[in-house]
Amino acid sequence: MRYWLMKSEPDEVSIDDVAAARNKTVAWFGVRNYQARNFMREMRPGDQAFFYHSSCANIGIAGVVEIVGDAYPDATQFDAASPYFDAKATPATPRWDSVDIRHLRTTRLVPLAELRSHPELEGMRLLAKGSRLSVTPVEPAEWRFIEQRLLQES
DNA sequence: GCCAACGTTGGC
DNA sequence: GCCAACGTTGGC
Repeated sequence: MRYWLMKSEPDEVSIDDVAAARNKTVAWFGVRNYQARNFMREMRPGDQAFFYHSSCANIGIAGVVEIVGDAYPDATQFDAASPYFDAKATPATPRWDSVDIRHLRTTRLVPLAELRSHPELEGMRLLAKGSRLSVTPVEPAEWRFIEQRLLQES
């Protein structure tokens, strides 16, 4: 099983929105970057991800979610009324994928600046200069450090 | 709102 | 296939 970090703008989908889905799952969609899409295609059911709030007042890790299924074509790419519409994508030749997630827990918010302050995390893909990917892999050692050292105090 | 960094497009 | 121009992301 692998670990990931998924960004979301809480104005659109927050960790509370994922939690409110209760036993149900939430579709993660709208990714329009090939590198991020390829990471989504590597995801498998049972993988876990930090749910990260971006482009908002309180930026950082806000919770933990589980991947519940393999990637599948993102329906919004075919919807001309959607901001995520892609004229070059067709159902026969889809370009973009969604993945379903489920809420595991809401944590205290671990700010981006706090992540940056720990030398143990300096290799994190999220923290790389200029990194903008909405989905990035998290190394097991990084995952454990965050889980055990930063999230225990929630 | 600014701007650095990155990805994509398209002319050649 | 190069690369300049443009658009987007996302932290500050």
